[in-house]
Amino acid sequence: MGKQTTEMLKGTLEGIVLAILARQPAYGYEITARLRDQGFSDIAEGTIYALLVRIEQRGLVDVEKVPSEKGPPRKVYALNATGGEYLDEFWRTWSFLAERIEQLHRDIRPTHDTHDTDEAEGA
Amino acid sequence: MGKQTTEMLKGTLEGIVLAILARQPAYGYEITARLRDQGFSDIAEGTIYALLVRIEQRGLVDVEKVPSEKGPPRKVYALNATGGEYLDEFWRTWSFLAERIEQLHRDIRPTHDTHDTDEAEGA
DNA sequence: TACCGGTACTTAGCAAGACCGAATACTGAA
DNA sequence: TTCAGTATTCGGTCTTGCTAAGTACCGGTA
Repeated sequence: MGKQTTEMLKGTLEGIVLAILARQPAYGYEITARLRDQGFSDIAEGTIYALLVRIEQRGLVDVEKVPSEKGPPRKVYALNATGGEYLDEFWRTWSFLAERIEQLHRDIRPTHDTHDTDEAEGA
Repeated sequence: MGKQTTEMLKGTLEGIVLAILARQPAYGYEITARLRDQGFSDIAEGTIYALLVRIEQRGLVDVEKVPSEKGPPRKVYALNATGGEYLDEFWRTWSFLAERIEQLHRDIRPTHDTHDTDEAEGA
């Protein structure tokens, strides 16, 4: 994908990750891999880690360090109550935006123009 | 709305405006007013004007200056061929993202966890 | 005349979030 | 010893929306 995806992820990626954590706790590397599996083929790893730091600092998740057999310890993130509320608000915001955008998508064909801005057709 | 809306608009507002222009040419003040009517009650005027400058510089729209009876001349923007293609790509990107997010929304309830990351439950 | 409100656009500086690239750290296999 | 895979961190860049202020043009009113 391209630049449009990058920009669109701003504001939605956070909700996506929170939604994943709502299903079950997970750590950064795992989340990145799962996103790639789901088609987000080019989400940068650094992006996810930065996002996790942010949501931790805002108190939306609880963190536990769990030793790994294959490398450095994992930081396992779990959605807490605050995070749950924040996620609910995310869904409300998303629905609001998605509805309006879908409406625009449907309205591709102009009907016949009956809005009430003045019709100054000079020059 | 709050900060979530602001962040979510990044990447989508451009498509929204292009979609409006796809229906019919319009000028900044008018677009702002129309967005407010449609529920985007707190989109800053400056944001729209800045966005219009950007899409003009990228050659997605054609611009015509039209005198107004009530104030300074209007800059009327019309989607051109390049803009049309760009808008198509926007819809593809949007659909991709929206489908995955809706999927997450549906999957709020954990099924039973059958992903293939290793199950190291040590500590 | 002088002022105000509505119309219409511009600009500078800020904040947030995704990107890239590199570094760090731990493990097991070639 | 080196390399690949696992796992996290960090610094700097770019894009984009917001704030806030300013410019400009018009009509109505005191």
